[in-house]
Amino acid sequence: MNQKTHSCQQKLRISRDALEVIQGKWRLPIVLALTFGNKRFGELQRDISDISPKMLSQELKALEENKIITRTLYDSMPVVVEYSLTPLGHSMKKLLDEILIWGAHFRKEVLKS
Amino acid sequence: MNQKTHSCQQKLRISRDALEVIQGKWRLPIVLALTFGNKRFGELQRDISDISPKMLSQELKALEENKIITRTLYDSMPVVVEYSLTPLGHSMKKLLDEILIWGAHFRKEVLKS
DNA sequence: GTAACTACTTACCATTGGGTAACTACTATA
DNA sequence: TATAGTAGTTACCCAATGGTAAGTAGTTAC
Repeated sequence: MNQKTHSCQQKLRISRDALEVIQGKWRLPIVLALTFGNKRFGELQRDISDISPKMLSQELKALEENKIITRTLYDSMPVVVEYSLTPLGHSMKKLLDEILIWGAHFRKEVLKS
Repeated sequence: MNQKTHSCQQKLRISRDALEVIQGKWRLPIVLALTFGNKRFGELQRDISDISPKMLSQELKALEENKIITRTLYDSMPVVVEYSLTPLGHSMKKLLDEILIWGAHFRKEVLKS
């Protein structure tokens, strides 16, 4: 096995680790929304307009487990919950930027709109 | 709706366009493998070791439809098919790089291995 | 007391994504 | 004649993904 093949294999392994975490219809959109500042459940639901509370709750939990976001409960009246990015979450900004850059490019080239 | 909210909405739309194309367990790995040079069906199958011929065939078709890869048939004996990146495919390199950088970071921080 | 807002949870259902195994069709080689 | 290599296709199945609708629990405003 030569250098190139070895490097290819290694990169494929890393990409699959990353993909497991960012897979799914909603995870990156949620992280993206949180790059605009900390938000509450209802705010996220309004921003990501067609996500259901079930999916939002489920995906927030998964992101929390993967240490990408933090859930903070403020014991005020009424009870308020705030979601924010962890340092690991913030470290996704460049990745998100590149997805947006490529997405805009793709839209222009293929979707033609 | 203020500037910030507007920008957030727009970025969310773009991210979802991009995600539709790169979603799934195999698409990015296939593109990544092809950044190492043009490859044939069997080579891809060997590189991405646990992909089945069904999934490889299916995902190659989807990538071709989205103008990310090109399928070239060489009418030699035996018949040889080569897959390569289009310019749009090549434009994903930065995105892939960032995924690899983040993936390595994530591995270090969370998977601890 | 009732409606509305906070943040969810639960039950149920349909679709899709992906896996396995076998099969096709053609050619070259032993 | 049989085996192996080219590049897939097809049928069948299961589990995960995601959607819908309704319910929960507490507080506040009318």
